[in-house]
Amino acid sequence: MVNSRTKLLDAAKQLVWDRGVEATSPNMLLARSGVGQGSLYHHFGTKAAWAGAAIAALAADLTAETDELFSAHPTGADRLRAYLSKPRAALDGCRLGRLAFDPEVRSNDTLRAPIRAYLEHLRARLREAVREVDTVDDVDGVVEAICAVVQGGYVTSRLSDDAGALERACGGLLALLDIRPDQQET
Amino acid sequence: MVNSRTKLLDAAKQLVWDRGVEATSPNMLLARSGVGQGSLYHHFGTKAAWAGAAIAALAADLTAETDELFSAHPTGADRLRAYLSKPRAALDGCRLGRLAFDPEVRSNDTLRAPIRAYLEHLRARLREAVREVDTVDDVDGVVEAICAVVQGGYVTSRLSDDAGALERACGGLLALLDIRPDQQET
DNA sequence: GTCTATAAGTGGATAGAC
DNA sequence: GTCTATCCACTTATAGAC
Repeated sequence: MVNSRTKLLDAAKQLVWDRGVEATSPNMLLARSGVGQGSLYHHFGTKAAWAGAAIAALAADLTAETDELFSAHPTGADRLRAYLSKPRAALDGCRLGRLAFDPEVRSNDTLRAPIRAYLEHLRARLREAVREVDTVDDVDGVVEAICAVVQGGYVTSRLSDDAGALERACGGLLALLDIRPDQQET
Repeated sequence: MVNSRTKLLDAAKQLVWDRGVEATSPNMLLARSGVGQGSLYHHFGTKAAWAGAAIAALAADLTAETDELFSAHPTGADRLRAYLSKPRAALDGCRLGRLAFDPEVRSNDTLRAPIRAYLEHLRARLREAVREVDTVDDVDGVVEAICAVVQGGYVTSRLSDDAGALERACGGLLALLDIRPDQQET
């Protein structure tokens, strides 16, 4: 059996992904984790404590997944293709990006820090890869466009209830980068 | 003097842009509008009523602004350049896009409808413009990428507290489209 | 560590006077 | 149309027993 702290953290990660911080209440966390109220306030003294732990854990997961994906491919073009073709749960939103407009995240630097750090890490990895693609002049612009297309794809998919929107956006960007979606570079 | 209904609607638009629906309370609306509680519940019977009116008004504003911008330019390339170079309050977020992950918007089709309609309208205008650009094969993909870069630029700007992120992302996409940021097409 | 009980404050709304 | 008073559920804890 898993301990209460682990159950709480797992439930908090799911809820923060699903609803954000502002819209998640301690009661929801108790219900989803199956843990008693006493245990919650024993392990995490405040809402910010468990929300912060959940965000930090989500950021660690995403960072690991990103590094794994980049390591699995040798060249910059391969890495960009892999990053932009990777299957994503478009309607669920990005675990971290969905928090951009959460008032409770916005007003608490401790909650925001892991998100900023992940985004910086992603930009750095993308920058290395984009630099290898000769056809690109505006490296920083293209890096930023890649981040934005993914984040924005989640947004437009959700708004139009169409998981395909994110895929099409990524495909469109790949085409503009002149990296074929499903084919190895020479 | 403006009437109470107008004051309420203006305040609701600001609050919905600023905080979303879930995180905005009737009390905040009273405080910002300067109107009494009785008037609020006279003009709008429920929270969904004023939130819906605010969203519909924001959507109407955005649609008008978009049409105005497109009308001001003759060719597809001009229109895309104008759309992607337009000054935006990156840190404030898109008035409608910021609602994509608001639980209260998500669970209420009446609130979502004007947002979906605006996005569809925007896609249609972009599609006309992109079709005029010969170098683009994947029209739908590029249309989707343009929507996503703008929406995602708002997200990454907010997350990194850097208004420049949105601008750089739009600039990067313009470069990939091979439309110069500040120069007329022949 | 976990439980139940309690509580101050807010959210969203209704009632009824003016 | 606008006001004040009131209401019940929920949020975010704290208290203290086990």
